[in-house]
Amino acid sequence: MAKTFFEELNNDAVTGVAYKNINLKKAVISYFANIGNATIADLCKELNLSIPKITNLLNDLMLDGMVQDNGKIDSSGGRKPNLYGLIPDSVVFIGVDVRKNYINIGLTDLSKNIIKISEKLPYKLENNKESLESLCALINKFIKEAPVPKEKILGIGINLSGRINHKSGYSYSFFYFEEEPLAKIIEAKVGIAVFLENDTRAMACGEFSTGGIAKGEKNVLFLNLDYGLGLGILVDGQLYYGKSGYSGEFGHIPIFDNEILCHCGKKGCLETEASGWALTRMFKEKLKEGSSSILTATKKNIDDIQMEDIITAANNDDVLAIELIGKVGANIGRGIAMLINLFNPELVILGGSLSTTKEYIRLPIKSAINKYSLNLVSNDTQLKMSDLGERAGIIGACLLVRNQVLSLV
Amino acid sequence: MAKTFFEELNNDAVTGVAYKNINLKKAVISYFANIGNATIADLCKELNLSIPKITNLLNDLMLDGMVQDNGKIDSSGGRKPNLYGLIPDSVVFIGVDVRKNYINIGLTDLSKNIIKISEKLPYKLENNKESLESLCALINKFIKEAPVPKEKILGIGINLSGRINHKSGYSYSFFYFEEEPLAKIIEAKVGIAVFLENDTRAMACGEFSTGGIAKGEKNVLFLNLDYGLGLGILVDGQLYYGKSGYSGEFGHIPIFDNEILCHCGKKGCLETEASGWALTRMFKEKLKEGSSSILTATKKNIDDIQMEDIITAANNDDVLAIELIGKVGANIGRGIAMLINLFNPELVILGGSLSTTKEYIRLPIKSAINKYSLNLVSNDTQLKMSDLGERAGIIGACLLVRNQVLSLV
DNA sequence: AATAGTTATTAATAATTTTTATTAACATTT
DNA sequence: AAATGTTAATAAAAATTATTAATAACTATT
Repeated sequence: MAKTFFEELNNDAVTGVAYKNINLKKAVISYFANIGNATIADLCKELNLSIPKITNLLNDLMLDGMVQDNGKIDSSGGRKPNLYGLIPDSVVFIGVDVRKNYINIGLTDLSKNIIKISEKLPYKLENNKESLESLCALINKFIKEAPVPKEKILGIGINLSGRINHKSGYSYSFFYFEEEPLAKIIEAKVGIAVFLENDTRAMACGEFSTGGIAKGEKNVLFLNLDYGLGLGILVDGQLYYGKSGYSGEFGHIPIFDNEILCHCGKKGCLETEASGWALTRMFKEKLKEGSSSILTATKKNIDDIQMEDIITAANNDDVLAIELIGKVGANIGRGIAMLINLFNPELVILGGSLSTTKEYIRLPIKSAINKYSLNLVSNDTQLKMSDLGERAGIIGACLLVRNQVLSLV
Repeated sequence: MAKTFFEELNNDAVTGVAYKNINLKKAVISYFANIGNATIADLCKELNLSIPKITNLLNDLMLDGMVQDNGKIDSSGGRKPNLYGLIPDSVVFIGVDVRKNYINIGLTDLSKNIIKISEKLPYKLENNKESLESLCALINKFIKEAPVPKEKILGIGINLSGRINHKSGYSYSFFYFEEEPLAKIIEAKVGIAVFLENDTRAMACGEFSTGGIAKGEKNVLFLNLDYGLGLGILVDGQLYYGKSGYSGEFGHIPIFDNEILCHCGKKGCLETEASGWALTRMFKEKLKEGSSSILTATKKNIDDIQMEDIITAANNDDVLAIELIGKVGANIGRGIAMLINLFNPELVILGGSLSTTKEYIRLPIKSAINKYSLNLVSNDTQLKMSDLGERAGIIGACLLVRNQVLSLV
């Protein structure tokens, strides 16, 4: 049986000129995916190929149903060129963002457009087989209800917190019950290729690729400000993994001289005073000390208060919430100042739940950066709030699958 | 006049197939330079080219005088293949390591072999024109005395501390007197292409490329433990620069809650308690408090004591020196633990003057790493002492010039 | 409106590269 | 020692790609 286009793309038995042509096709698709539509001349310049060669490749890709001719565009004089580009809905991808208390599932096309999205589906992430089963059930339900045929869905990207080996598909923090990698196990249950990724990294990827940042040598840090403190590192526009994919353990750098015990078992971690956990702890302490908040009315039991409640309170002008977010923000900012000194990035993006408090968290972070980092270095760095908010995870997951399946760079 | 091979290599007016051939030649040279000698079959596999094509490229490169046939090698049966490789001394490079109180100059061939080296030439690095003039004079003297004709010297790499833009050739911390970039100014005075680089980065590059680490996706941190604290970051085997080349400002991350004023103008920098400066300061304080050391005999005036003296003392079993190096080492180790959490590197190399105290500094660093970093992450990380010692700078400088001139990756 | 000037595409030709076949050089086995 | 098997290098043929020329489609100018 003849192989499909996508099987062919990742068929490493091919050699010689056929192999090179596959790579050229990938390069063309990458160009379209990352930079956008292009004329034959654009592609010639970019890929250093002749016009007939590019024409052939495009004709092939059009036969494959991946590329279309988008008609003529203006030129600065002379015959108008044809603009070619991907057919956005020729294939689609599913992104699953697994959170502590719910999941988000989305379906995007080739061009990162969201076709269908189901947010905040009730779900409890627990490290047992039932939780895994119900995750698969939710995904299967989503697939069944998706407005596209299953064959068009080329892959599913799943974001999990904790330690993930995105290459092997193993998850070590959750669902590590079997010999087989988790990705394969889920794949068997849903019938579509599955790729796992660490949640913060997926968010970083989504944020980066839609952030209107030109492709190229871009060094960006993404901070996932949630209960914990995640860091996604982009070097030259590529996600940085480190040796085994554990890079970015920002929350557990030893920076404080306190006696607060962190989840990781150590003391003095940044997360103990600069995270959603810290915020919740401080808030409860203050209430117990007698401080007042609009939450005292709604929450009878202080220990029931969640980070989300505090965020909501802050966004409703609760003074205590705002004050403590400022305090936590200052600590986070001190951590970010370190990162800036180390990475000299051009952009730092603040994302995650805490970033929904906007200026309440941004300003203390900004001033801590100014205070603690070298001016010469931090002058280069822009500080931006997340564009995508809650959706960064889904979009990142879809994007990473897309890149995997099409083996884009 | 016909262009020389090296002019041709960086001639971007060339297009089409000639352009591609230049790139293929670069790829072949890169292979030889980074991986070593190879047979035609090896190159075919690596570069995905046919045997005749590789044969042509090699013939060309042999005509250019860059490559030689090293004769036959054993095969696993059948006709023996010819082994091709670079002619090491076909061209050479000069590396200049500018230190505070002296300079090192070296001449290496294509294969990182040192042909001539002049270490610890008396020189005072001061930020004035006289100091620049005498630097150029020393370089010119070295060139004149070099055992190779000047035409064979393809470039000079100069390491300076402080902020360097290696692309533009500007130095902002030293010798920033003119509009023109410093590299061009020196180039005019010595008549050979000059490339500037930050000292720590050059050392990192030298250490990495000779460290017997396979080329590829290698993530390595190099620490320059000197008066200050430098950090060289290698991501996938490539030096990481950050947006404007200021990455790795490790010494000035805000980690301590002390009142010691750092050179950078801030307080609480890592360098204030974890560096050669800190060591010297602590040592003097201890002496003034009445502690004894073998240095008390040789140095009448406590304020005359230099870091080098303390290192020597430690290597001669001076108790106070060893004790303080341990203290400084623990602080450095805490900093490195952070780096490991962030970068998940596979290797951390300790270099610079302080690393010459070997186990005296390595052990406290190692135990601080164990104490402060996440085990899961730091398990991946090897801690190694510098291979090259004082010569890392020279070798790195030569290597970086080589890569520039031959535009290798 | 005709003409010159641009730019894109197609067709034809030339150059280049890969494939395939052949020869060469060796090792191991019978 | 001859035969067989393996790998390398070379040569010739086939396929592919780039270059050039020609044509088409358009703009701006006269």
